[in-house]
Amino acid sequence: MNDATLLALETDRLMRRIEAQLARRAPAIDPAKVGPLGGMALLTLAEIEPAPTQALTTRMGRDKSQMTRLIHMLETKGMLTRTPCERDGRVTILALTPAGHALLVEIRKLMSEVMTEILEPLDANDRRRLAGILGRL
Amino acid sequence: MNDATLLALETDRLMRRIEAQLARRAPAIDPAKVGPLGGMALLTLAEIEPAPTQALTTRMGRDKSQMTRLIHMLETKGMLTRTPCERDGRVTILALTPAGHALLVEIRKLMSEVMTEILEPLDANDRRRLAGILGRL
DNA sequence: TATTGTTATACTCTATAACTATA
DNA sequence: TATAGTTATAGAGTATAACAATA
Repeated sequence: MNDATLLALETDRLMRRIEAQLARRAPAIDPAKVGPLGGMALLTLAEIEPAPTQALTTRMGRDKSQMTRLIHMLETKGMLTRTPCERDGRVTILALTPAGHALLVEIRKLMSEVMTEILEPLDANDRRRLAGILGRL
Repeated sequence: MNDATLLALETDRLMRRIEAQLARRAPAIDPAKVGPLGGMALLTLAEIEPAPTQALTTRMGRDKSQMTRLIHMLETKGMLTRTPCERDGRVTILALTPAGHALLVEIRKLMSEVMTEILEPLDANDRRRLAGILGRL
């Protein structure tokens, strides 16, 4: 087993654990059923809003056709707004609604709980290092 | 944005990059079309074989019904064998075939290339630290 | 009663290509 | 020609529950 392969497997396992925990506990805070990917999209949009669809797509590393449907779902559920860009007719600008922000508060709380649980084996130094390393990637 | 949430988002982004790179380059080495999850299963099984289905399922953090189908697919394609356990009639023991091992050589090579590319921004120290931290999780 | 593994089913996520409208 | 976004569609991955066989 080479190191690079092991690293990929371990990253996958970590992500699976995060996803499984979130899936198990999300229903309690997600009556609108935006789903895990919807939650990720709201979190990511919060970092950059207001922003064109394309910026959110790139930042999430997902496919643009997938994002179209995801964004329409979030719009239908009142979590974000789509506004045509004045300067470029091809572009749609996304922004969170108050309902989107309210849901984000709950999502962040849940994320924080889940991550605290998963990162429990690490001391403060390791957590800082992990954050630093992921930030550089 | 709290730290725990950021960490989860960054882990997701990292995993997405790994998956996208693998998906893009896998067809060249995967004529049998075991797919990314199939590849992960072979890599994981290689760590513990021979092993009962249940052990592989736990280690991959996936659902057991999902694993049944995945394992049958890999068996059909000649990558692993399913043998009834002599001591416990409920258990099936999984082992890689020569074809499975041969494919693994290619998968590891590809994984190594992809991870080398993705981990490029990190120096040797960071890589060692990241491996250590993930190992502890 | 509990566990291993299977089947069925519904749902979510992903990838591809063809399309429009603007630039 | 190129880019932003949409639509259609097929395929891959996930979650749940009900089930048979064995312990």
